[in-house]
Amino acid sequence: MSDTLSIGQVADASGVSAKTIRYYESVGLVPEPARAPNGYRRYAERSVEELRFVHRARGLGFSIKDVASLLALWRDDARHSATVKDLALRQVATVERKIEELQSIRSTLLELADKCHGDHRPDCPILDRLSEPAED
Amino acid sequence: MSDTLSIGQVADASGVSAKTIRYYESVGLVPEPARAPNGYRRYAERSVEELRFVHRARGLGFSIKDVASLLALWRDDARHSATVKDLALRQVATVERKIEELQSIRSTLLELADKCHGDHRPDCPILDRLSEPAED
DNA sequence: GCTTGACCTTCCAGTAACTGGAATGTTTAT
DNA sequence: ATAAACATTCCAGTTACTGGAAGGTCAAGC
Repeated sequence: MSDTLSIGQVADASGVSAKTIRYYESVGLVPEPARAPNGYRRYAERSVEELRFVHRARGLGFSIKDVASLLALWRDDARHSATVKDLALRQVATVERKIEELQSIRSTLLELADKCHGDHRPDCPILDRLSEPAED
Repeated sequence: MSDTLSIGQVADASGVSAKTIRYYESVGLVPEPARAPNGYRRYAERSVEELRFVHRARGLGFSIKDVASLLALWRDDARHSATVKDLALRQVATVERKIEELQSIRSTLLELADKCHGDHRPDCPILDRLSEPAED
């Protein structure tokens, strides 16, 4: 009816749950909205876009702090695209580091599992390897 | 000089910090050790191996709960190596899922960054994409 | 007018796996 | 005697939410 939306409507439209919207508000990621006379939060259409933005960015693994930076850039008409690109590439580097670590873990696990009979017998190179004296 | 070790000695020998050893004790991952008259924890040599085991397993991404299972198997002479192998392969599957997710994030980020000029101008496809209307 | 259900509100607690720090006690060495 | 280097417990903070309790509000149906 009016040009304002309830938290539930914003949640549905943005993909961010009402619970999480309140959380984002509590940590200062999104501004406190106006309140209706009954105390209910009232949002402008703009908030939907904002929260959708936050949702996407979180989905790409950006931390809340990073999202706050991105959001500030998004709002800033005088931003430099270089700043945004830099943030994105840093995130790529972070993600790549995690991927490499996981790949190393994966191959170690596969190596160990390969050597394990995997039957009723108790002897197991996996357990043996985990308790070997340190080599570091 | 006795056959028992202080928490600091166990920490150094196992690679797990004293702080973390106390934490593991508090969550029941490792048993409560005996105490010296002064209240200090006293560990047997065996504890070093145990904590080294925990350290390695954690390093391979196993959760504390999984490590508890592995530790129980390690202690159990009647274990079946199949049980251990199964845990390891499940962990591989978990790790692979994470890797795939991160790779997808990575390629999206690279795609977006590639389209961004990265200069002084404000227009930026990264930000545009993050706020686009939903397609889900 | 009353009830039912779907909203909304706040606040507290829990998740995973630690880590940091405060306040205090003990041991060892100089 | 005193200082460094240990040890103890307990509380709080981290990350990003999620669940639940206790209660207020609102619209619809009877």
